[in-house]
Amino acid sequence: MAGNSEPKTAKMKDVADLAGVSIKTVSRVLNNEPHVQDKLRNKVKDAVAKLEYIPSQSARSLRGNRSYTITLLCHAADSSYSNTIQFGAVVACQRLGYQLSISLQEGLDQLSFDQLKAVFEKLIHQHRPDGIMLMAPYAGNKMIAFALQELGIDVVRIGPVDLPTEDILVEIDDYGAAIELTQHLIDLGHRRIAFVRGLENQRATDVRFAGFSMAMNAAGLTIDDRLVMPGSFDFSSGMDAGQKLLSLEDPPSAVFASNDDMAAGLVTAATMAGVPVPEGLSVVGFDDSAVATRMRPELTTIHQPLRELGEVAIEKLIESFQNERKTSARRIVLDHNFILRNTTAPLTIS
Amino acid sequence: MAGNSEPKTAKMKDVADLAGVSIKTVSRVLNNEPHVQDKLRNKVKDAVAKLEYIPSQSARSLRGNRSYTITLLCHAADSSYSNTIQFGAVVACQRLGYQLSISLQEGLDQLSFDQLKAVFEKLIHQHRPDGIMLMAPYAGNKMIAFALQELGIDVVRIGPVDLPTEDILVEIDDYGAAIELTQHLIDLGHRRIAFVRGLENQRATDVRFAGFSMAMNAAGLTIDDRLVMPGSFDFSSGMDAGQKLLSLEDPPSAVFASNDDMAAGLVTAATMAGVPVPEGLSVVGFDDSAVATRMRPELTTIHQPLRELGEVAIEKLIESFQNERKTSARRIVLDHNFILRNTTAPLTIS
DNA sequence: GCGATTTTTGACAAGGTTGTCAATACAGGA
DNA sequence: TCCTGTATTGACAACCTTGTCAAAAATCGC
Repeated sequence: MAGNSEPKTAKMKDVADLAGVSIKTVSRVLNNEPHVQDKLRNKVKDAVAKLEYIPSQSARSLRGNRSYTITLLCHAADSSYSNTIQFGAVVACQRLGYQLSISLQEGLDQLSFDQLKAVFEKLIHQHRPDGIMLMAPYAGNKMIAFALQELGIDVVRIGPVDLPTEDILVEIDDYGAAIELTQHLIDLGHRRIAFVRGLENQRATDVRFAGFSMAMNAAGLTIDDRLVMPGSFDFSSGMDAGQKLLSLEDPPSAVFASNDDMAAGLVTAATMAGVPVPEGLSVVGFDDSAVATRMRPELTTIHQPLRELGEVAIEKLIESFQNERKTSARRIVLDHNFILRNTTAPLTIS
Repeated sequence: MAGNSEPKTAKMKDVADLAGVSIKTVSRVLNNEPHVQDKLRNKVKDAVAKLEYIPSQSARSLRGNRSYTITLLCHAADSSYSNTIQFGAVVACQRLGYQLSISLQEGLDQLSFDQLKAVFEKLIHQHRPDGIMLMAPYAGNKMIAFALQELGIDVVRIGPVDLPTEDILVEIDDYGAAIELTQHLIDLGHRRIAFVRGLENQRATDVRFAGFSMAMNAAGLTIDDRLVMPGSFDFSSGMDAGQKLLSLEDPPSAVFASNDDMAAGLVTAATMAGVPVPEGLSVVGFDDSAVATRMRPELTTIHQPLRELGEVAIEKLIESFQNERKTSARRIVLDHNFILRNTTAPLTIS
């Protein structure tokens, strides 16, 4: 502590003095308010830059009744999917001068509506976030949606969600992507194609299956119910599905797994059963998460711009409570990409 | 918004009125300060409970110059290691009434000391965190340590760190764990054992290698320099190391990879080269991260209590700035476990 | 050119808490 | 009993912004 040269962080008053204006004018410039001449505006901006002035969040928060904080509701599971989205959210928050605060909530699915409301009421009262961001597995939960709506807080959701609330939604075209993947398998000559579903309370599960069905029907192929397996979006459920599918009398030649982790499980199960991938079984996943390029062979899948989804979600959320009018689009769809790797191959007649 | 029954959150003044004391006395009770009669103290506590009073964080933060926020300095990489620690940190923060705020910093390694100081100065000035938590790859960085020390903020670090600062350290016995793993391979009869190092600026790399060396020497074995490979703690560097090791004239029969991701890369490389694991090559990892049980065969490794490391780190950090005296231990070592799975087998004489 | 209107600017208060310091209550010693 | 010293309590300022409102400046209409 000795010999400290007193950098003494600048306050708004210092900026005002340097720019030769009043404190209030500085405040106006910083908050992009109208009613400031360009000349003064520039003077203030220069002074801010020169002094490296940064507003005090606590003072702003106290006076303005806003916290400049967004709470991300997280599930306990450590998934690459969630983490990448969170990464994007942090980046956007930093860029826009907000803080991202993580709230970990387990077992929200088991609570009653009133219990849910109580949980959120406490959370909101304590941290007073300006908004809340939801992703799987909470993004599509209707009770959570309604509870938050009653509490009157701004919400953004990521993923395919179909809710009668006014929340902002950010997603990719899951339906179209599922059609692409299915068509890819069909184009390779596959006819008996299995499908591994995800968690049943998530809309992604239904939408991806709907795309799969659509493509199959369009190609004049029927879906064998015995080839539609349950799953839970994790590695081991993919393994289970794989073992069951491969022990069928008439096993499929290709499998559509609703996400990459399950696809990895499927490939592992096939390899262990002595079925070579892709020669004996083609597999596609969904997400393009880290595992897709770490497994062998590498996985053919749909790339979701997860980081971008997180960024856009935060941007739209902040935009929504900065513009009073709420005119901007409430539903944003980002582009996805079909990624061809090595788990898919033409059907070989055996 | 219509018909709102005005829940009107209670302020400190309301509590004071209800308890029949001054505002300042309420403040004292809430902050566990001395100089309040037990009788009054209880009255205040009752009033707080009755009104469900929760202090305004922004006002506290503004006046008290504390934010009740801890900033976790994160690297961009999406690793299971970091995420699990973060998970524990969030849990502890929630329990203790703090907020965990994520700050994402890339390329901190390339900055000069002054640039680093500027980055942290801005970060601290903006969010005013009460403390900062560091983990790999920043935990062991000396410049970061000194920069933060000069700024006078409390810091907790996770992982093997050897720094001349007064920061709190939370870790496992990396050295001992490395000895255990090595001894396991030696006990299986292996003599030519390779080692894949991690990033060179992280102390874990040196400490784990030191444990390896110690165990090898103690067993009277020499370390072949050509079997010590560089690595960067990621999957592909493990693959690279594996390919190089297996193409040697006299390849090793076992490999100690400094973490699980590299071990997974090694196993993949071996499998692709037609070398069966563990029959043709034994592999051990370090961390027991998610990949350890998703690969085949499953990985023999050291289990680090990552979630607990995160929790304890936060607890100790908060404890440190609540107790002025700073008497509690500054270095905490948690238990690890040796996990025997299927990537290791007795040496077979070929 | 002058009053009316609109735009720009600034003085001041307020937001809810904690630090400072003075005031009060209380205990102990002469 | 009175005085001294300590423990307890409270009044008030301060923290740094933003909202309110009035003053000042600029623009407009005739």
